[in-house]
Amino acid sequence: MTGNFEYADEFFSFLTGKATAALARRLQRNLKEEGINITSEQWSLLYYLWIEEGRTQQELACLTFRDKPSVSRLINNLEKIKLVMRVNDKDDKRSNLIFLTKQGRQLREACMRQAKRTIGQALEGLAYEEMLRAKNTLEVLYCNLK
Amino acid sequence: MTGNFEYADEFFSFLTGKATAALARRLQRNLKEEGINITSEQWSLLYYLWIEEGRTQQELACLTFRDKPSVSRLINNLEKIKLVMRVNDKDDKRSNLIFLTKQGRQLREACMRQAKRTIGQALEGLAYEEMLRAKNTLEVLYCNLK
DNA sequence: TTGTTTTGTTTGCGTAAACAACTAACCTAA
DNA sequence: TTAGGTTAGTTGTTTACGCAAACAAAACAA
Repeated sequence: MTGNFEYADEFFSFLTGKATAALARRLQRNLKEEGINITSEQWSLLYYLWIEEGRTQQELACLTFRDKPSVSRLINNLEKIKLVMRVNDKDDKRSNLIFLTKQGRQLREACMRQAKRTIGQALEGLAYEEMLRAKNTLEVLYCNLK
Repeated sequence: MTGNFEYADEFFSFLTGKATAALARRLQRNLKEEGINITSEQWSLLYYLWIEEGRTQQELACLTFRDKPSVSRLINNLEKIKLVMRVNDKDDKRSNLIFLTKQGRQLREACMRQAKRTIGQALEGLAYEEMLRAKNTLEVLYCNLK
């Protein structure tokens, strides 16, 4: 009973998140090939800013499933490399609105291209439906635990 | 073309690894409830030592999909809390064989119990087959990228 | 044997994560 | 209008990751 752990294999597979990690690494590598040195985490934040700027850190935290400290520090680093900037909200002085710099905006095209390329590499030989199924399963798993 | 990014949703879902992260957090929390303060990463290393001791760091790295420095440091921390110990291999002085301490061995039961519990919580409402499918899809994704 | 490559591990550096504790600004209700 | 709670963000601490470089011990080859 205690020794035999029936789901071990599957559990481990999900727990290690090796697929996720590999995907993130590949994205980062692909970006680097284009001369863009940002992390996959930074990419995920920029992604939502490319859709719409002027979001609060809180909003970005929700969108990317990170906690506030993580977002705060990600933005520190993105500010350091001059891709985004904080603008204090006049209406609510507690919050910062995050805007892209010109450089940040210019990165969009190339980053999207590399994201698509990464997807292409990741999903080779996988039916779209199969991927959707997996995504939904993971969604359930997440909802069970959050 | 560049603006519309058809797979964005799924890409994001895989990229963030939110399911994985939630699973790891829950495992850690469940362990903590039992008074066991180890990280999910430490758990994953111990898991393979509970199956068989005396493995090299290299072996552990392969099994857990980590790089060698990561394993080296995980073991540093596990040594610090006295759950494992390094024993220099007499036959090949380059390698360390990793053994559990008595305390490390004693943790097994409780940790397994909590791992099972965590799985139960994660997979609620999911058919076994559904989970297997997802696992296999992730496997393909991983193989495409590694 | 010596010289070269491979292998197992460690160190350094930068990034990111969680959790807890904190400040500042806002909101509400007595 | 002030006390109490909420919300947005930051800071501190510990853990972990990847990559690159270093190192020593083995294995191999001339």
